Amino acid sequence: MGRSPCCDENGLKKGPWTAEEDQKLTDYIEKHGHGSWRALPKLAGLNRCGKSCRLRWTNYLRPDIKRGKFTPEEEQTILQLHSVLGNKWSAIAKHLPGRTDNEIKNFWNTHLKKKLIQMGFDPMTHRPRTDFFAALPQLIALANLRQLVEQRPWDDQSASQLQADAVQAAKLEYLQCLLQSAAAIATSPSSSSINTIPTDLEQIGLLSPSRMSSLSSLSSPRIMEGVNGHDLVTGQVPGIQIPSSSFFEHEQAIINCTNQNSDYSANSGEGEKLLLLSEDSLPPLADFPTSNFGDACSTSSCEAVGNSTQLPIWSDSFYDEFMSEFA
DNA sequence: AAGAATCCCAACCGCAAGTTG
DNA sequence: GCAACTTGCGGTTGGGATTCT
Repeated sequence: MGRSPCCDENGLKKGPWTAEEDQKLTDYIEKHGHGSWRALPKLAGLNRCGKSCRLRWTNYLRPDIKRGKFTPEEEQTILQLHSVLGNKWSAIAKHLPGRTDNEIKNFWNTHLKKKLIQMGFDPMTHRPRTDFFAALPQLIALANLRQLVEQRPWDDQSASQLQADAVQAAKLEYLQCLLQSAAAIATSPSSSSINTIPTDLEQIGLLSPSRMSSLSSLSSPRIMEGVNGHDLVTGQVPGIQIPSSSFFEHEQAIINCTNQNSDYSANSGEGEKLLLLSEDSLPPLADFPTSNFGDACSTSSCEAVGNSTQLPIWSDSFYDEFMSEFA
């Protein structure tokens, strides 16, 4: 390992545990309890430091440890709790019987974090990332989400409408970014860069005369306040139908759907609800609709959804149109 | 088939909080 | 009140396993 080992100076063993060591530790703790971890290794006949013994016991040998993959319910719980507690792995682990903080931390770092990032969410805030291109997948998936929720047959007309919605939503997201920048600039008395904003807006076609009327209807007092440097909030834009949603709500919808169509239900007990916090008690994770996982889909839950629901594939021409709007 | 790249997780480290004398 | 010790926590790492080229 990269760091100097804490036990080497005492000639204590470190690294992977052998079956024999595991047996010694388990036997001792089952007979005497762990007592003082510092004293335990000598008493148990182990050439390890107490810290190493404690870690081995709590993360691996404890009889109530649950092994195997995380269930969708557990995944859900972790996401929800993490949005509230942050990286408080031990606190999160208390709500997941049989799971250790180390296991949850690893699962977060190797799966959930990547998943959120790929979906355009900030894994720390659980909110959509504000940089425009990072948010593209979720904007595109907005339409898919609507389709999923409404369970409508997919036809060309609705596809076109949703594509148009997604383009419009993307523009608005970009506009909000610009306005946020403007708000930040406006609060800085030394800056004159705000003059560049109208140019940007014109470039994306949102300040042309024909669009100004729609912009004014879209621009709620909240946004305009933001321009004036007060209380600019990232959120929904009135005037366009963007369903209020969150990562959690979307995940829940997917899991509910999945449970009806797959063998996931076998993993959850009858009426079992691992979530210990009510949804109402939690702050919103995001105010912006989320993706359908799409390419970011890396878990079996996503695969199940993909198998059960035929979602539209965005045509190349859609992307061309979309990108040309900002060229 | 073999080497490279990537994933995954057990285990380590240092720090901070809690406990004890 | 304080220093020494213990425990718990979160971040990080090494290396085996798996996947890709």
